[in-house]
Amino acid sequence: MSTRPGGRSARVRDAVLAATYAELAEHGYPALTVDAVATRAGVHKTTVYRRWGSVDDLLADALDQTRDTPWALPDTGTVEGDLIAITTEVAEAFGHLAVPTAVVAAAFQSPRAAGALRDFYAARQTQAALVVVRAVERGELPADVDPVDVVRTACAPLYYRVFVTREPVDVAVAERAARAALAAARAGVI
Amino acid sequence: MSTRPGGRSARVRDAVLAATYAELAEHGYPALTVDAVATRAGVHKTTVYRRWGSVDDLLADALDQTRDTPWALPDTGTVEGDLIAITTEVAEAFGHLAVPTAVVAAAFQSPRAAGALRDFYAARQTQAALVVVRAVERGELPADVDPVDVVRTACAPLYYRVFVTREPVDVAVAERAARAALAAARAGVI
DNA sequence: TCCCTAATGCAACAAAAGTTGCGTTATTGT
DNA sequence: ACAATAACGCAACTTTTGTTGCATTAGGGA
Repeated sequence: MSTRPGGRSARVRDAVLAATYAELAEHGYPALTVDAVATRAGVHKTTVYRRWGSVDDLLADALDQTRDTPWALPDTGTVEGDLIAITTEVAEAFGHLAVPTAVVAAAFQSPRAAGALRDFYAARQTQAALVVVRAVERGELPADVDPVDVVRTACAPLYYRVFVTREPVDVAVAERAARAALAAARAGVI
Repeated sequence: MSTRPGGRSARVRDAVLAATYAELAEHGYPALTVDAVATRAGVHKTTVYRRWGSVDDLLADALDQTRDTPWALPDTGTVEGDLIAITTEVAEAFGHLAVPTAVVAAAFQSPRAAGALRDFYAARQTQAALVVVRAVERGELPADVDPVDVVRTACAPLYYRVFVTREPVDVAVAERAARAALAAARAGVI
């Protein structure tokens, strides 16, 4: 018997990850401490330190968990509609949650979190690229486009604004970013 | 006599900010401590705590300093050349320095650093947008483009790769990003 | 059901981060 | 030149963060 994943261990993990999200939403990433998460989860801090090691590894685990949850790919009938749906969803995620920013911040501090972030976006990008693949099949876009790069180009300005230049994002920005990526794809430079 | 900016104070500030960059380049942001910076600068840690408060405020001050240093705007004769020059410069900055990532990371933790980051990129974007303004004057691009947004669209994919999806960046990526932004501008969607 | 032990709780400890009071140095206005 | 005082150095202290040894609880196979 090397490991023991059922019963209490699973309950503790769920409680701790839920407490992590809750603390994050209430106080933000800078105030996220192992002690606060442990107390909120009704668990001793040594447990968290032993199983995760730090708040950043904690966030990495939380991200792994959400990565494996299903995600609904839009299917509006046109690439433009699909891409706008994706970028709008991204933009709205930043309006409501402090979670995505926290995960990116954690990735700067912990290799574990950085790996989780990379895996997460690799999975999401591959899924989202399907809307471009479908567009090529419908003849909306040239066959030699790079589907992942179209998605990347569409989403990048939103993240750039939020994380780098600290400019606001809204639906208008999301639509413009999607249309810009589409124009580049149609011009054959992506 | 309220403040005393000359002589020793200025020397201490320069020494501490230089030590901050040096520590950053050697050990990276996660290992950046007030104590290490102070020792390296030949200054006591209380001095740093009293004048700056934290490593993040320290980085903010360092960023303010570099923001005010002049920056050479490319002028190759075409928008495409200018934009590629800009994105390539950005891409190369990530290859050599750990500094830009550290500043972004600091902005997550300190409002002071976030403000400095915003001001820094606002200044740089306004400058860089001049290459687009010149292109409009030359008739290379339609008159109703948003110059800042062209620059933003060109640079965004690089930052997105480095910070969010953790994908590598090179000259090829930089050129593609610049050409994609240009295609969007020519199509009139930016 | 019973035993083995992985996983947790607890308390005491160690280390790092940040603060405070006070004496000393050196800039700046007169 | 010289006094006034902003800024710094130093040491002791407080707080926060992370660790370790040991007792206790509970999962899972026999």
